[in-house]
Amino acid sequence: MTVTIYDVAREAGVSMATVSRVVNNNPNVKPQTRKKVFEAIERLGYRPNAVARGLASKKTTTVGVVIPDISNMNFAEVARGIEDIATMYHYNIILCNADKKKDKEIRVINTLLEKQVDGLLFMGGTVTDEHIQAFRTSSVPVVLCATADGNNTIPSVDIDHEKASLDAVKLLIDHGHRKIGMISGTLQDPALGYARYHGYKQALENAGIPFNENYVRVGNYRYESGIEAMKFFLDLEDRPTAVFAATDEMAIGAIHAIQDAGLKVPEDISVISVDNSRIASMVRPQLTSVAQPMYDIGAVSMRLLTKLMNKESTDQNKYVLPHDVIKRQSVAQK
Amino acid sequence: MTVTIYDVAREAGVSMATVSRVVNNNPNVKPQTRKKVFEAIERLGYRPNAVARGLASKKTTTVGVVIPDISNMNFAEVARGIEDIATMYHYNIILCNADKKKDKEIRVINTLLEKQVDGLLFMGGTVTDEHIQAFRTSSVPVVLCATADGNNTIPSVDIDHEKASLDAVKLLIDHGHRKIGMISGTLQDPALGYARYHGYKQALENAGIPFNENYVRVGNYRYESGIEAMKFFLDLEDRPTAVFAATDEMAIGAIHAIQDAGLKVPEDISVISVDNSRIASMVRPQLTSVAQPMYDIGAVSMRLLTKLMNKESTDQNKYVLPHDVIKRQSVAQK
DNA sequence: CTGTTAGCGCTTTCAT
DNA sequence: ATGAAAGCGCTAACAG
Repeated sequence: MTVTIYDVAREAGVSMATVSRVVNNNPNVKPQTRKKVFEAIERLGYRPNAVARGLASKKTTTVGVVIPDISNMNFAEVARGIEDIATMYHYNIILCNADKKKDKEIRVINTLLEKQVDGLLFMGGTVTDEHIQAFRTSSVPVVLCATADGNNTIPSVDIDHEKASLDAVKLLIDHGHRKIGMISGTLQDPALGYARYHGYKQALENAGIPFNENYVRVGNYRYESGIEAMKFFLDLEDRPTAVFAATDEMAIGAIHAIQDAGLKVPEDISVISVDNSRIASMVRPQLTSVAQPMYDIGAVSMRLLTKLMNKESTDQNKYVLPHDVIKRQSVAQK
Repeated sequence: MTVTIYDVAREAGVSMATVSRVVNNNPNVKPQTRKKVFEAIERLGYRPNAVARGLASKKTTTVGVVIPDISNMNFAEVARGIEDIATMYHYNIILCNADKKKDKEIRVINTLLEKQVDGLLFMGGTVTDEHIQAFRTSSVPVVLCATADGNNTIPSVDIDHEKASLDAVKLLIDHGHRKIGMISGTLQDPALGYARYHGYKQALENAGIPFNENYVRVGNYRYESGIEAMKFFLDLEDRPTAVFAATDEMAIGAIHAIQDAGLKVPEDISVISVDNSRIASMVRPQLTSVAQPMYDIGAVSMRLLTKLMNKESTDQNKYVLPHDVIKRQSVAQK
């Protein structure tokens, strides 16, 4: 039924070792022989069996990528960076979606390891002890991308989430705002939730602005929750003159809530966020937002992984990539 | 270095066959023996080698999914449908991104086949003869999802793209519009481009409305191209009173172009599109759009694939799932 | 219920 | 430049 290397060998009148050499581009084959073999391969429609190859060579030339949420544009962008570099170094990548569930993440990590990937890229989610445990049992290198573990025991590539939101809030402060609301993500989420919240507090503190509990609302990263949170702020007696949202979507929700209340952005209330996703330019006014280098995070982490897989030395264990605030139209002077 | 089934066998004082049985949940093992084996596994930190297993059993319990563009929300949704069903039937799925490039699609299909996946799901893109050729050489079943080949030789699950856009345009006509512009995708794209364009023409024809070349602009599915196209319409002497866009993003671009020109949606110009992506509710006015059951397309195609992999008979070769027009606020009576 | 024994399709020494 | 042969780690008859 299936054509094996042995069939090709017979067809070409050579040994299977020679066929293997041809398939693997080993130079020690007479051009004529090579030609014969290629013809036989063509005639028989031979397709190498990567599973057998992986078993024999103990290498699969594939790296596993666990992506926490396939429908999140940011992660998709990271994945693109990973892929481009992987292709460059002749690795296949297999993407496994973990659907934002921790147990699925663990399961997927193990599946990937069982599949004998040559390396593992863990994207996004929170890194718990259970994760660390799973990584420890791995005999192949692991790189965290767009996330990091608390103790930095595992190589990682990420941005400084706290600094990113600090910079966002600082821009508001620099525009004269002192009553600044925050629409946060869940504080249980270390990167997007807690770090951004903490950056917000830090920025206030740096400017000597007292923290006001009423100025913080927790959302779920989505548009609707941005609307809800903003409505709350709007109803406040002493409402904020500027709002910082942890994601673009929530920021857009906030903008619409403001507009629905008959107020204007940024004239009445300024809005800023972190993400700089494509939708940031798809609102009126266009959204000022902190850009994170998602593609680069993917690219750098894949490059790091190739070094690790090659047992090359790496200059660092933890890479922090710079972010950038993209000024558009949603922030104005107080 | 690595722990094998043989090590476990020795540790537990049984044969490797028994260990294999335990690992594979074969009932023919005395509970006591099973326990011994599990303990040995635990002690040694044994992890089954899926590659060796795949070679021996000629099954990998994984299906390959080629996704044309990982940053496209629609496909992400299809993937979710695929995954949920795959999990249900105990298949792992590995996602390979083809980056909207045909040659990469072909390459990825071959890689997946070399990796001995038990089945293949091809999502999205155009199906050319070259694809068909690659599928023919496959010894495992293939299902097309969210696309179909011209001759329906390959099992597929899709919606009726032409009918979807026909229904959208019909809604406009039913609201009294007769001057209807279309912002199309590239006409080279059979599903999203040509089919939607054709549906538009068909709807006009059904209503006895003459086709006007000036009322069709080709965009690239993106927001900016929606703006461009709409600006063109706005400059027309006899401009359309309604616009049908092939994607939500272009529709939103159109809405903003209309608003920037000092006109109102839907009072002055109605807008409708196909996609019903999350951003459809993230504009003012909210966008009326035709919903496609992306999740279901994924789920149904995966289910179909499981049947095919099991050599079960299937009632159909081509499944066409129903779409639904979601009425929001961007369409008004002429 | 358990063990023995062939392979699965390929890579990789080691000879020649 | 080529071939022979020994595995890679596991499953799947087949025996018992």
